[in-house]
Amino acid sequence: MRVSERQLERFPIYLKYLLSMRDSGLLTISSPMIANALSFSEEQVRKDLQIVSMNNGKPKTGRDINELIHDIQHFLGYDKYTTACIVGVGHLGSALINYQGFRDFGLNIVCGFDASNDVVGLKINNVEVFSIYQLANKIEELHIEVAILVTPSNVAQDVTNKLVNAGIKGIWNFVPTRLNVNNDVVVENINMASSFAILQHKLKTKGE
Amino acid sequence: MRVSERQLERFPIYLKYLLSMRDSGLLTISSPMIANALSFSEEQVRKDLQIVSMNNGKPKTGRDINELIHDIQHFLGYDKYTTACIVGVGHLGSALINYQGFRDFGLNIVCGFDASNDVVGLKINNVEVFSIYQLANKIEELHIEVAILVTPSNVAQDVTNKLVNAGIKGIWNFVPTRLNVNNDVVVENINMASSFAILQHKLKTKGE
DNA sequence: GGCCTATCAGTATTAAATTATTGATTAGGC
DNA sequence: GCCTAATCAATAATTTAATACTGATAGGCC
Repeated sequence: MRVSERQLERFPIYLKYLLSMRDSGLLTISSPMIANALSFSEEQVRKDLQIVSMNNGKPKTGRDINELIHDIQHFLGYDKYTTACIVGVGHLGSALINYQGFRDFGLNIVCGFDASNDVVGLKINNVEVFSIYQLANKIEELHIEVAILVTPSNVAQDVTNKLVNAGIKGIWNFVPTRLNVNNDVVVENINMASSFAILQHKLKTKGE
Repeated sequence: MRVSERQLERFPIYLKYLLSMRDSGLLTISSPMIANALSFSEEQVRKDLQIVSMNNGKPKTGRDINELIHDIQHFLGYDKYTTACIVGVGHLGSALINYQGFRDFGLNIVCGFDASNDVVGLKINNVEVFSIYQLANKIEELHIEVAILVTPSNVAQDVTNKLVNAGIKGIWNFVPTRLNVNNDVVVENINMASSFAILQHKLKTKGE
């Protein structure tokens, strides 16, 4: 079944909520309850859950919460590790290396890369930082699938080219630059400026 | 004219590109050129630009690049500073304090807040960190409009309540938790899990 | 100066996402 | 055991976003 990006964005939100509900002892959960808690419509919730779940919900009770959690985790690939590296170990790169939440979704950061001798050779949160010159070797050696790109803007495209040549499969791009890659490499952007633009606009038009 | 969130997300992308083109000496720019560079359709670009720009583009030349940059910056509110604080000065919070890119879009981080004595009193990149107990006072005193929320998940809602009581207008939420606020406070989420879900799905379905 | 072509604005069409509707089903109360 | 109300799946309708089309216009070229 086809799934849109907007739906994909919602699944981690459902999952987060379901885990908290399970922790508080709930065994089954209905679409209206989820919808109410997350401010979605119940139809939307129901449709979304139908995508990931093989078995139907039951009228009057809803779905088994453990099954549903398992289904979403499986659908999102959280039950299988993805090997990743951090490229650019500055303030933000270091922060991401230290961030524990990535483990929840199966993202395993195995090393970092940087151009500066100030950080090459360091171990941050048990993650070793290599020189950018070792990028190709290490990507192959450690079977790294995904690069988390956190370099300065002006080198982002150059580094991207190196990553692509080294056979990287996906790039999670935190740099506010559009990357050009050939189309068998996947790029997903975290664009803080875009997100902030929405916040600003909501503030500006509040109460209209 | 009404503008959708998807369009809002695109404006910073246009802006980034236009600035780089201006730097390379371009004086006018056409919708097809922008569309081609950013992999959008030219109709979409044209419609988006019509939202922010009062004056029309000219056939055969397009738009004055400086005017267009100014129009987008004005539309996004980049020409007027927004006063903000960082709430939670951990790895990510510190990284955001050090991030210089926020200035480009008028975001002025004037202080940080944290519960830990290890960081309270520090100055990071010239930004002073106050105790969470001073939150209400400082928000009023410094006329802080926006809080950038980067606390641990388990305290996010408590801190949010404090922020709302202190009269904050908007919350930019980097914590993977849905915040409950009354509806005159604006919340915009940066959800890394949602973004990663899209990356994972693209990787999984690549070549289908 | 008149033609040709790229680009424009505005409108129409198509596609996608959300919301509403319908009839079926099941748990719990009586 | 039957009735009621909540929830379900599936489909239809609506809304929203993206794309295609149309006639107009300005700049370059002969």
